[in-house]
Amino acid sequence: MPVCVLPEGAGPGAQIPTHLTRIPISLISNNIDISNKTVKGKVVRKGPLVLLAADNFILKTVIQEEDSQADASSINVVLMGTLAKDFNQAVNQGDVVVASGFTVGKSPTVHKDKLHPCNLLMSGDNACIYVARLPPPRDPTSLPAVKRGPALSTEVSTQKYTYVGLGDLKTGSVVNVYGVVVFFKQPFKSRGTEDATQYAKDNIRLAHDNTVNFCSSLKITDQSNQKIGCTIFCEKLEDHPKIFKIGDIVRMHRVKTQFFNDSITLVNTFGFSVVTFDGAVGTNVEPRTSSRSVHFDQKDCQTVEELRSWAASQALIPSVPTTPLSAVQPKAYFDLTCQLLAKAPLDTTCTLLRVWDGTRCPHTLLKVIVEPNVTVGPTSFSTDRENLIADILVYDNHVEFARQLKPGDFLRIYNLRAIPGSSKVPGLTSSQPVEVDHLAFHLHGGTAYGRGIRVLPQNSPDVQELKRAIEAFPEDDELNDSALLEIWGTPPESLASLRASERNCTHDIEPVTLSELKRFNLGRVHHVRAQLRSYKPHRLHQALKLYCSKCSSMQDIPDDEVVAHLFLEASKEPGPCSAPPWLLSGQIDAPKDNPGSLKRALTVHLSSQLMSESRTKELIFLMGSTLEETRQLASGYQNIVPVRSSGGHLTLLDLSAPFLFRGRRKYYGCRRCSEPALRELCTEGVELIDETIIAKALGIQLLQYVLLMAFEVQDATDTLEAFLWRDAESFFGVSPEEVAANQEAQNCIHQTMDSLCPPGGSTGQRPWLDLCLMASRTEDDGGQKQPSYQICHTAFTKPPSTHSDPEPA
DNA sequence: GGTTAGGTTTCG
Repeated sequence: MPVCVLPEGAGPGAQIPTHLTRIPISLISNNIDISNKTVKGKVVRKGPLVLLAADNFILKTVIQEEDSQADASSINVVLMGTLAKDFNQAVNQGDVVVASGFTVGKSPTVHKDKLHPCNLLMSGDNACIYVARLPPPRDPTSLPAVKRGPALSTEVSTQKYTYVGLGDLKTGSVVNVYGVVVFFKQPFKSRGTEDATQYAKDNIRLAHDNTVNFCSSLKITDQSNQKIGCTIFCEKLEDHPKIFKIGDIVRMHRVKTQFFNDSITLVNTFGFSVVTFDGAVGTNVEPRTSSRSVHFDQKDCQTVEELRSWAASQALIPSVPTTPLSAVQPKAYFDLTCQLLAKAPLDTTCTLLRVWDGTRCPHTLLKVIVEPNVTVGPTSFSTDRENLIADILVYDNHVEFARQLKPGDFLRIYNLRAIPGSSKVPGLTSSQPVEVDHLAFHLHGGTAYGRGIRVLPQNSPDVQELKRAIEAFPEDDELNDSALLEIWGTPPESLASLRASERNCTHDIEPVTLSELKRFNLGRVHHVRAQLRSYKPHRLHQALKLYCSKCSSMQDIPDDEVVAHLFLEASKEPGPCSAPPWLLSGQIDAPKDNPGSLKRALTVHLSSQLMSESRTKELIFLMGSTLEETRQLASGYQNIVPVRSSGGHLTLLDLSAPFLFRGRRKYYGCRRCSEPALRELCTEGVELIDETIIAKALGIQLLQYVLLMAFEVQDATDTLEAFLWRDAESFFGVSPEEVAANQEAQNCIHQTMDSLCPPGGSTGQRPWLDLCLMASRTEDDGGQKQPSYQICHTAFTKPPSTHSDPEPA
C-alpha cells in the first residue's frame, strides 16, 4: 500500500516501521545515504493529478517541515504511478505526511520557486507516504471558520456543522442556524464602539475603539414558524448577509442567543460567518458570500431546498417583490429595481438619483433641475429616454451611501415613497412650477421598514431581467447637452502650480485659447490650458478597447456572457479528437464553481518538450472548461490556451474568445489578421513563455489593450472634445493591459478622473490641465472630413492638496 | 472574546 493513512488520533510516528529514521529536509542532498530515511512535513501545495499515458499518473506536491518557514525546509515531491493517484485521493492540503523510499533528484525549479535545491522522486514499490490525521473535533460549533487553501484548491472540508432549528433555541448558547428572511435592513452605520461616556470616564481611547461598525437587522423563520430577530455587527460591509429580498435564505454560523423583550434574538459572535441563497424554488443553490472559505455540501443544498418549498407553501414570499415604475401608486411605499443613470448632490442632506427601469410611469413625474456641473453622469438625455427617467430624492443617511454609487450601477431601493403633489424640493428652480399632479419619489431618512439602497451584482437574475427590459430601448447617441457654456476665467500664471497635468513634448510653442485653436489649420500641434468639463465613458470597461496594430482596427472587449457562451459551445463538441503528436494528453480536476457540484475531469494537453523539462505548469492546452473554470485554473498555470475538438481535430476556439489566459490577464487575437492553427512552440532555451511567443506560434495577430476616452475640455473661450488614446498610458501612468487585469490600476484611473472632474464639485474647483493637442482630420460615417483632436505627450500630475494634511502613505 | 441595536416610516 503506497499511501498509508494512519488511524485517527494516532500519535506522530505511530505505525511507521521502526527501522526508518527521520532526517530534516534541510539536510537532504544528492550525497547522503537515503536508505531507511524518512522526511516529515505538511502538504503546503498539492498539484493536480496529471495523466501521462494510460494508467500512468504524475502529481507534484510541496511539503514543508513544520515549525520552519525557511525556503530550504520546503521541498518538491514528485509522485508517480499509482502512488500519485492514491495520494491525490487520500491526502489533502494541510495534512502532515511522512515519506519513505524516495530518491533524491535535482530540482529543476529551484530558481523559480526558491524551494529546496533537490526534489524527492517517489515511484515503485519501495515508495510510501504515511498520512497522520488529527481526530475530528467533537463540537463543531466551537470551531473557528474552516480555512480553505488557495483559490485553485477544490477541496471541501469534511467538517460537519449542526444546525439548531429556530424553535429549539436556548438562551446563552452559540449556534448555527438556517432561516428564511421575513424582514431585513441593509447594513447601516451603528454608533460604533466609541462610547462617549466611557471615553469621558476613562479618558483613554484605544485605537480599535474608534472603528466604524455596520449593523444589519433581520428577522428569519423556519418550519417551526418561530420568527427570530437577528442583529449582525461587522466592520466590513462584505461580511454582512447579502440579502436582496424577502424570502432569501440565510445560513449563519456562530451566532449567540440572547433574551430581549420576551423573545430570543441572535447576535453574531466570534468566528461568525453567513451565506445567503436565493429563496426561489427551482433556482440554482448558489451561496452568496465574499468569504473564500465556505463549507457547503449536499446536506446544505437539501436544507436550502426544503426551506424554499416550505416558504413557498407558507406564502412567505410576496408575489411581486419590487414594483416597476409603470405600476407605482401615488402615496404608496414600494421597492424599486432600477439602473442609475446620473446623480447630483443637491445639499448636504439630499442627493438626486436619476434612474430608470425600462418602464414608463403613467403619472407625471417631478423633474428636478440641477446645475450641469454638479451632475455625475450625463447631464441630459434624449426626450424618449427622459420620459422613462424617474428622479429620486434620497435624504440624510442615504446621502452618504449615494456618494458611492456610480452611473450604470444596478440598484434596489427599498421603501421608496411616491408623494403626489410634492411641495418643496431642493434644487427645484422657478423655471419649473410646482404642479399638483406631479409624483415625487422620496427615500426618507432613517432605516425604518428596511429603507435603504443596495447595489445588485451583475449576475443577479433581477439584473439580468432589468437589462433585457432596458436593452429594448435604443441608446442615446450623443448627449444633446444644450446647457449654455459657463465662462470660467483662465488661471493667472501664479496659479500654475495647481495644474494637474504637464506636457512632456518637445514642441516649443505658446499656449492658445480653445477658440483660437479651432481657427487654426488642422494637422498641427497646439498647446492649451483647459479644465475638464466632462468625459466619457464613465465606466472604465467601456473605455477599454482592443486594438490591432496591423490593420488599425479597434473593437470592444467581448462581453463576458458572450465569451462564456463560446466556452460552453466549445465544450459541447463531442470527442474523440486527435491531438497533434507533440502534445501529450492528461486530465485534471475542474475547479468546482458550485461547492455542491460534482467533480468533473477536464482534458489537458501538454507539450512533450515542456513535459520532459518538468515545466508542466508553464503552458497547458485546456479542453472542455467553462470560462469561470479557466479563470480559476489560470492561477495555477502560467499560460492556458483553451482548445476544442472540431471535426475530430484539436483546434483553437473562435477568436471572439481570449486565445490565452495568463494569470488575471486575457489575450485576444485579431480575426482579420490572424491565421490561427495549433502549431508546436519552440520552447527550448526560452526562459519565459509569454503571450508574444504563444501568439506567434499559433499564427495569431495579438490585439493590444488600449484606453479610449473623450475629454470635453473648456477654457474661458470655448469647449472642445479631445480624445485620449495613444498616449493614455503615459497620461495615467498605468498600462491599459494592467487596467484590464488589475483593480489597483483601475482605482488609479478612477482617482485621476475624480481629481480632474470631482463628482459633485463645481467647475471652478477643477484643476487646470496643460495639454498638448494634435489636430487632424478624420472622416465621419458620411465621408465628411471632421476635425479631430488627440491629447498627446501629456502626463497627469497630482495637483497639490489644498489642505495641510500629510499625504497618506 | 464583547458593545453597537433591539423593525414600524410619513419632513424635505
